[in-house]
Amino acid sequence: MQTTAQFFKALSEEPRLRILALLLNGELCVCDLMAVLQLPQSTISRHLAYLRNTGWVKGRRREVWMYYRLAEMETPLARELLELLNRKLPELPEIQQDNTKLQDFRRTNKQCA
Amino acid sequence: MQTTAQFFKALSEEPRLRILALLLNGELCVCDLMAVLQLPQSTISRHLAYLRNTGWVKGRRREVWMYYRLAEMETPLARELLELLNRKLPELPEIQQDNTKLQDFRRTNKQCA
DNA sequence: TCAATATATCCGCACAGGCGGATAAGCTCA
DNA sequence: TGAGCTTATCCGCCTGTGCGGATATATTGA
Repeated sequence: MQTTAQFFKALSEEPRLRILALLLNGELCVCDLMAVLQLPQSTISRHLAYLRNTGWVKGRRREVWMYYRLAEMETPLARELLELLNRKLPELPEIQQDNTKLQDFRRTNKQCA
Repeated sequence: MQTTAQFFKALSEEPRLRILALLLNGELCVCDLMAVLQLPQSTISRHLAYLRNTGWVKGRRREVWMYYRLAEMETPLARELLELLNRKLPELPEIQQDNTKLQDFRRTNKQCA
């Protein structure tokens, strides 16, 4: 219950929703997210920490980079919620723009910064 | 997007989740909610105002009482989210307790206070 | 070991919104 | 109209958390 509310709180900020939507495309590193969202690194990392603490994402280090991906959800409600986001978020115009930006970035920059 | 985040924010506080879950049982007045949730009237009304402003519930006056019910959701995402809550919230123990309390209250008190 | 890079955390500041008691407003009936 | 309910809003207080620049940490390669 408390957990359920906490879970929704993670979705209640626009930058976090956009991050989740981007991660629906697969694993990304912090600098990918910076490039697409055009937000300062500290802001991105802070939101990622929030998403990590609430169980939405998992990170793993590979060399210098931290790669983040969506976590395997623990409760049925969480799983269905994620599945819902997976179907619906990509329909939102802002998310579509972010996804386009991501493709562009990926095509031109194989490496960060 | 902004709207979507706002929408989730409404679900990010435990009292509001509990209110929504109770309204899944149908229209209720403020004093029903007070009786079940055991929260001061100002707290209940404040959360109801929040839910009203974010489009989750609608209220109508009948005599002295304000009856609140779930609103008809406007976007497909919102509709599916509500449908998800409808299926999953009643499985949470705290929500089951609230529902039981509601049945008891309804059986013993036909009228408020 | 030192420089460079990527990321996490710290900091101070600002604001939204939680809380619940007190008060105002709306409605009904005698 | 005024008493009695019910509900909404106001108030002061307080915590959580947003922000982004500055700093610390971790990793790699020279």
